[in-house]
Amino acid sequence: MATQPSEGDGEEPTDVERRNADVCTVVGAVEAVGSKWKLIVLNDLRGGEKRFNELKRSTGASSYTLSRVLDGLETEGFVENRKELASPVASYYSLTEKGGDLCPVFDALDEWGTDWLE
Amino acid sequence: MATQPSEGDGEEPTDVERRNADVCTVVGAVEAVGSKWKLIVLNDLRGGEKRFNELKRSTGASSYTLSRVLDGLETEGFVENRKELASPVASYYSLTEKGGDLCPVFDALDEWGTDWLE
DNA sequence: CGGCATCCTTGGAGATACTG
DNA sequence: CAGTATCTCCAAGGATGCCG
Repeated sequence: MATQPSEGDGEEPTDVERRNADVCTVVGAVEAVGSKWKLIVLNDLRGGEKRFNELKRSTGASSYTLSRVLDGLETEGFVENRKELASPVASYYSLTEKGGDLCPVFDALDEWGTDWLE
Repeated sequence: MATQPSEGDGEEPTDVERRNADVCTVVGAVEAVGSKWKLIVLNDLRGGEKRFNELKRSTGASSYTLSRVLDGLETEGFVENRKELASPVASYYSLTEKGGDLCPVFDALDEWGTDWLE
């Protein structure tokens, strides 16, 4: 999408528009999941379904934070929730397809981390 | 709270250590570069050397923010800075090897974004 | 041009306590 | 067990101004 000066407008599209046209996907992705906790939780769910307190323990997030992060991830379609209303309620979280498709990102991060973090 | 009556040695490593041992690389990577601006700036530098105000325009960060982000990235070894002390000072930023090795991450993000963000 | 210093607002996130 | 409700604290980050 070249920003062709199509109409007589003659107006350079300016920063914002250029940015949007320019770098949408990565920046979009970063803004969608570019928060520490979201990434950590998503990565943690690659192992498969987990329940709330499991996630809490393995990620180290507080109930409060975890709850909100999961909430966000769910409404954004990254994870889905399955509840078992048995005796003591049990709710399980897992990646949706959209969330699972982030795996390559985590693989890349993992590989990078292996090279540079130890 | 759980100062476990440890038998012998404090072998229970406590949450923090468990976490570190568990998920080091990805979480480490996320904690190293897992901030919105760092990711955006790094991604922006994939195109090659850029100067301060260029980055400012293309990323949309304020001088203040950009300055601090670049500062961090530089001391952490992700980018390097080259200054030309000519007339009006010009300083160029580019990825180091460490930073460049993050490209696969951005490629993955880009691909993901292409699939899910449009 | 590059980039600190300063002020100020916001929200991210921990600790704690409470409910279904 | 799985959350929600507060309260609080601090860092992130925008706006603005100044200066080499």
